[in-house]
Amino acid sequence: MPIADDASHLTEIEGAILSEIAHRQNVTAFRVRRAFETSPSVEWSGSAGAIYPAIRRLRARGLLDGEETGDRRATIKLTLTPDGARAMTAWACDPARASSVGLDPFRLRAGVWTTLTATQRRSVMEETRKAIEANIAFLEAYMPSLDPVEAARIELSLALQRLRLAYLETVW
Amino acid sequence: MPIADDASHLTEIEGAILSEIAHRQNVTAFRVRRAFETSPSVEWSGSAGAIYPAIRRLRARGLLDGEETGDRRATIKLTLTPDGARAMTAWACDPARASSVGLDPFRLRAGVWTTLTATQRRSVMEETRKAIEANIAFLEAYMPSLDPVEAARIELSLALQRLRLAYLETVW
DNA sequence: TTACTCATGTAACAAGTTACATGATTTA
DNA sequence: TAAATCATGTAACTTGTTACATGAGTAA
Repeated sequence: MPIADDASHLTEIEGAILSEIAHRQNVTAFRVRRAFETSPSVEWSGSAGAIYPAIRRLRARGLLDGEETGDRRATIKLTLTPDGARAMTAWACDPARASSVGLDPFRLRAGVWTTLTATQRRSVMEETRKAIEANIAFLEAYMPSLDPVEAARIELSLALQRLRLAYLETVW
Repeated sequence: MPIADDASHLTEIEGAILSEIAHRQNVTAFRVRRAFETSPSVEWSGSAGAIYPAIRRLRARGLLDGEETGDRRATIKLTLTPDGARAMTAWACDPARASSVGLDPFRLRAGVWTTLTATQRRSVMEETRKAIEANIAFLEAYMPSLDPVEAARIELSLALQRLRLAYLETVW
């Protein structure tokens, strides 16, 4: 997947990490983890085994600057370098990637549902509808407290979930 | 990610492979690759390095049965075992996974766009709009020739792309 | 002082990517 | 007969996952 001749190419998680560090200032790797773990719109686990190696790569490439605060837990505050800011903008402004439909677990399964018996199909669609409605309630409760970055993502998550509900009703 | 105490747990690509084999009959691994490579709604590369190991795993778990046709290219026709059919249905009928919003490259970037200058934002949104419209035209041209499984997925892809266009217009 | 949170990280593993290797069959 | 397609697969690499280890600061 890395495009060999584009030195500034970022993976999705690298782009997301840079954008998280860019719009808060002086964050630690731990804060980035927390943000991913708790965000209802960014579905990475926020696992240390992904975040710390990714940040090490970004620092090695000169896209992130780490400032050691002198405390005894070796806290490192991260900021974007000018190169990092450029790389993040290039990542965010790539229309080919922004327009790709991605991997959608609902879409993948909706295809399979057409091959089930009517009983099975009705059952899974009904249970999925309930799960989506619960998720919508969760997202709506999350909304008020948010910065613009997360708010835009949640708005789109909500729109996606409502689209799925509409699909379930038309196919019913 | 694998749930240790659920022996029938399938990854997304394993579920997709089983569903591809289930709704065509007697397909080869190569055919599955081709289907993934050419499908506009299933965004895996269809790389041999993913498909062949996954099929080996599924055969080892008794979910796929491979019948050697006696030809000299060692062609293997794959079919689902009863266990494989059950595992596929369980995978397709998991409401928790079906209702998750997944990883959406547009949604991730739309958050970042709120932090750009107005000029940058207008530019990326305009270019993304064009790319989405081109993709919609491609998906629509693809539609007529399809089986129900792929048709449902493409319908949802189209709905997603139209949703994104609507979002771009409201945020403009 | 006990428990929770903040903070950094590694180890073992899973599963994807590109690129390559090999050979049979079909079609122009 | 040359090129394209069908067919199986491996190798090296990247990057994600869970689970674990370690220790500092804070609040009950």
